[in-house]
Amino acid sequence: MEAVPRRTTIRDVAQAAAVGIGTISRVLNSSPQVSRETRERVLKTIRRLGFRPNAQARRILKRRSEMVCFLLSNRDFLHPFHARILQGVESYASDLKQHVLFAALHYSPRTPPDRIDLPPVLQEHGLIDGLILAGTIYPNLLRRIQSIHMPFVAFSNNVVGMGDEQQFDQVGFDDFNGTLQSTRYLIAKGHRQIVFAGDISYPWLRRRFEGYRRGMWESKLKPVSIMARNTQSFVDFGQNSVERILSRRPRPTAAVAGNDEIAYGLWRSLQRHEIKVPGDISLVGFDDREEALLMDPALSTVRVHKEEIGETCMKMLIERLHHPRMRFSQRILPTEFVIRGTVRQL
Amino acid sequence: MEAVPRRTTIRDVAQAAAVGIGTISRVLNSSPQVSRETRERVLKTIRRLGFRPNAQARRILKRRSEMVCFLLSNRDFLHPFHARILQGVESYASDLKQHVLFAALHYSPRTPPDRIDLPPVLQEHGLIDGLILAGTIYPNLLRRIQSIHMPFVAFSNNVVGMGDEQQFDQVGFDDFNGTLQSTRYLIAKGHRQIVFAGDISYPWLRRRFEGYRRGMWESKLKPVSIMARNTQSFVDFGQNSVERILSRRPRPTAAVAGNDEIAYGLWRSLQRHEIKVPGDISLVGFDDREEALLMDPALSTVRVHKEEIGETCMKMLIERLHHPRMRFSQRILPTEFVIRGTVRQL
DNA sequence: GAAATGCTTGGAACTGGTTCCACACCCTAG
DNA sequence: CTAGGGTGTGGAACCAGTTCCAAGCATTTC
Repeated sequence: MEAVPRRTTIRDVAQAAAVGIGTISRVLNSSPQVSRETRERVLKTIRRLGFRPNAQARRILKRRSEMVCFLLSNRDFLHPFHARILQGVESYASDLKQHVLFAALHYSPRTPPDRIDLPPVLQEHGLIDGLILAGTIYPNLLRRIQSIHMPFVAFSNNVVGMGDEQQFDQVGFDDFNGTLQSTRYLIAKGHRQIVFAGDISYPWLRRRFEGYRRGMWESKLKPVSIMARNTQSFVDFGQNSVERILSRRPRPTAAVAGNDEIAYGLWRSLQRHEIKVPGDISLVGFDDREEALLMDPALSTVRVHKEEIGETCMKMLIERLHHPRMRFSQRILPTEFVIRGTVRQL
Repeated sequence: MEAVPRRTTIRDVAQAAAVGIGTISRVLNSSPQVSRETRERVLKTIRRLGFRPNAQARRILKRRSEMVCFLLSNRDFLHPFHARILQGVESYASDLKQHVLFAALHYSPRTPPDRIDLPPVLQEHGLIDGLILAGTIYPNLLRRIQSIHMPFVAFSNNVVGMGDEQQFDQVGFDDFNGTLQSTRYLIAKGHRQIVFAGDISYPWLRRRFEGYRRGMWESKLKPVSIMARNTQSFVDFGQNSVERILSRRPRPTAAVAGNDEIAYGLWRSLQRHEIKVPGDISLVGFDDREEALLMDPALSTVRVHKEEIGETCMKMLIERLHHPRMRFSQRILPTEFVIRGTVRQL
């Protein structure tokens, strides 16, 4: 690359302002140890020379890069859900004058920890202070990150296969209470034949199913899980679940979808069958994604505060950096049921 | 913050391997000036001590941070469209061992350049080598960026109010030919009464309208632009355009939507009116967003290669960094019409 | 056998900040 | 008038790398 011209340094400023380099540094770091006159003279010189301190040099001495990495793993695409988490991270970070690096990673759940090919950000040293893990997270990745002693916080809802171990910081939202709440709502609206549609081999959908089951159990109703086979996507899953739902006797009056995409699939397929939502069947979703507002009428669903998840991850990571020996913590953020147009009073 | 323990440095390695520090540096930078035996001895020592060079220190000397910033401006939310561009940037960057910082910025189009409050990333010096601008970009922001002499590449489709000046590097896609192609397709399918739905006060929708107009003109057909008033969103716009479309005599047999969201709004509202797509009216969109596949049948639309835009931005930025004095360049990437289910042969 | 050449290697000097110690200066107390 | 304390300031030393020059040694050329 072509050489970059030499820039104004702290020594140039010191000479121009006829003070020592230490004084410049003190002014830059707003140390109280500088007299008002000197400070003003230095500030004027800084402005005159258009001096901006070199960020890298400070970082060596501070032993802090003031950067964190948002690592999205095993997602072919940065979905709006994760994009919003990223935005939460960024917004909190920029208030703290911290910077956010974005990186993506693909690995197989079966790759042993030391064989996982980390992205360039993690191969260098001193580049980032910590890591926020999002996307689908398998134990091997966590082990790998731990092995390089990089502080991290994980978005916990998509952690797969970790049992109940609590060997790392995590932030998530409440799958269980989300569906518990929406199921109770349906029951309060007079529904009795309520099914759950979702592939419960995903741990997070499993937790949502458990919330639904608890809600049904509280009112002594029988839980029913609908499981479509051979589906490509969640929308597909919803679509293919409709036949199974309609063939049940007595016919269900409401469905709790594992997420909004499944709900969307259900809605689209019900439309084809000329079954009205919520006239003939009521529907609730989960996540409050874009799809919820695209439906007609708009979907009643469980809202997850995605930006807040991001902010909380960032906050927790900063705390971890301040207190490396602190006990691991876990935050479960509450969800909120939003009433829109897809549930009918029976 | 708690002090970070001192790490292994290049001098520790030099001592352990009984060589000079220069040799370690040469090994790290795979200089050919090192004998095979020495290189192997050093590499072994590096592995034994678990040494990883400090990235910051190198950056001071290299006068390059190997980082670029993806700056999203004036978007309340990182939409999938921009998210995909970001992913393209990241994927190309990580191949080149470059890192990508994510930052967001909000400013009013009327804020004078020197009053725009830049995000922390841009306030520091030497933190990033260059910038990729995405989101809605007004001239004042460009001037501001130019004033701090930060190399940048802009995603040009959402640049507003710059006339035809070409005072910066830009990458975009072909709005004009996209609609030209889709309009021709509709005409080839036998359609004659074709309307365009979109708010042409947005420059990019204006360009799409011009493409449509050219297509109509080629076949000596009369272009008609449908413009809904007082709408909150593009979906809304589409929805509110339906009445206007249906009241035209003769009744249009096809509509070219300014983008997929408008197309979605049209579709949803047509459904309410019990008008079949494509049976009664054909529909084409633009962008190939998520909405296109959520429609039933799936929308025939103009695909934009979002990852490719990101990759091209990154590629162009790297070139700019290598050749600061190079003439500004502009790349317009082609679009692709994808046939799905919303156009009927007349 | 001497001179020239090429390949390795060591380490001082450097990058652009921060930190810390020594010292000058002023004011107050004894 | 001197001792003591606080404040403000200069700059050497430092951080962890890279660069470059000088020098050592082996080999080749005349």
